[in-house]
Amino acid sequence: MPHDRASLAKIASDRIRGQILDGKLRPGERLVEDRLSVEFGVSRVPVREALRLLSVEGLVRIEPRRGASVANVSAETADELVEVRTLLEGLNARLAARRHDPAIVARLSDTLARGNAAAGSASAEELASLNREFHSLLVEASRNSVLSEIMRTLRERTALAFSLNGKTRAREDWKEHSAILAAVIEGDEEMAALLAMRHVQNAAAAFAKSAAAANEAA
Amino acid sequence: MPHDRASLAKIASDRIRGQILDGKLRPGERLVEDRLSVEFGVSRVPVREALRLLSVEGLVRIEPRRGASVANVSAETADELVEVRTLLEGLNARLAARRHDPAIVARLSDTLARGNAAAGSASAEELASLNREFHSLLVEASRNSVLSEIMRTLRERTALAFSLNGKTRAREDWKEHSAILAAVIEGDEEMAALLAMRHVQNAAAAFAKSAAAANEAA
DNA sequence: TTTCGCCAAATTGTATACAATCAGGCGTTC
DNA sequence: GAACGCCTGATTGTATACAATTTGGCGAAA
Repeated sequence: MPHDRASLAKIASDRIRGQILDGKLRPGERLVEDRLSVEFGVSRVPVREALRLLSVEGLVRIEPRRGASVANVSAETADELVEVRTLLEGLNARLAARRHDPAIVARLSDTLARGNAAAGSASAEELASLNREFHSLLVEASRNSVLSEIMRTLRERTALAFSLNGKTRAREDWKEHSAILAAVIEGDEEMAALLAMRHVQNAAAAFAKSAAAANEAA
Repeated sequence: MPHDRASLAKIASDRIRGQILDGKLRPGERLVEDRLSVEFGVSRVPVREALRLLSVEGLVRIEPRRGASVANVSAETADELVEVRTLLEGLNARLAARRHDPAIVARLSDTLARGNAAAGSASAEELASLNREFHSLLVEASRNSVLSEIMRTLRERTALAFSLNGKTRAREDWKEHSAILAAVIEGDEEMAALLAMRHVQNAAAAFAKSAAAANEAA
């Protein structure tokens, strides 16, 4: 029996979170403790703790005596998420520009290059991963751990809300990423904040448009 | 055995949260599961879940294999909290002014009146309670549940960070509350946002000043 | 046929029991 | 006398067992 250092609860929550964000678990799907505990080869207690954690993060909904299910983000909540995220992405970019830490900027540039290269050809999963990486680094760049933690959960929740998203908008995404990073490097706080806020708004608008089109078709 | 409707975990987390915010449990103090389970008359499982929840909220710190303790908010984290909270209180006040829902405004006015009345005489605990009430209602007034939830935890964490606060600044607080509410009632979004942001900044500055004075004295 | 109520299966909520790990004290050695 | 290491008590991490509640279906009555 190898000494796994991470607690089973953390392992379970990471796996469930991953499956939700990858779309393997769909919104509304029930998360039965017993089934999950068998799947992960652990008892129900760590699974329960994992579900409780994800519930606070907003990815899972728990109803008393009814159990857990993948959160179904309503359109209203999605709007609220975008509203708050817009503001916080702005603050984050502003702070990142203020710091413009060379080490993180270098990593951002690297991710940006790979993102640009992938924008045309790569799979949706690959693109999503690079997208996550860029935004994670950008969050790190602000050096505000309180902000980071909040934004991480907000980003996950918006990803879930927009998960039925089909088209990727990859080119525009990475063009905007590039502009944001340029402003961060220059230390142009106002520009960085503005571009970051627009980035969120543009992505939300694109989703709304494609969702409307999908509704039209159906 | 009466049918308590709320889960024991929720009861436990509410009680612990209350004790932390009331200052009965001091930062750094250990939260031993067994002791708490005896105190609440439940088993360790609900207590564990409660501690995990509070950990995500930021009031409790959990170290693997070491256990839980009341979070000790560092000065850096406090600064970060204020930075984020300032922005979000601004957004919240802006939204509240946009809605200016008569029902909530009425409740805010009521609380304001009681706060003003109490500002001179009431106990610190009473004032803290009224303060919480006012801010809770203000958060409700924005009608953005995502924002509400984030702000609730941020407010709790700042309260914990500033808990060793001695002097209350009650008069200024309620003068500022009054101005914010007036702007909300008028639907003056810009003014409401500006005043709410200043309110956070002023409170933080007052704390910093009194903390510095306390250090001086020691 | 429809509706109401009861029953059983499934699932969660809670308690208890056991295993793993950590902190601190005591003795031993240099 | 000091430093190191072992050992023991305390505490957390995990598993299992039991109680309570919900859901859906089946049958009986209108």
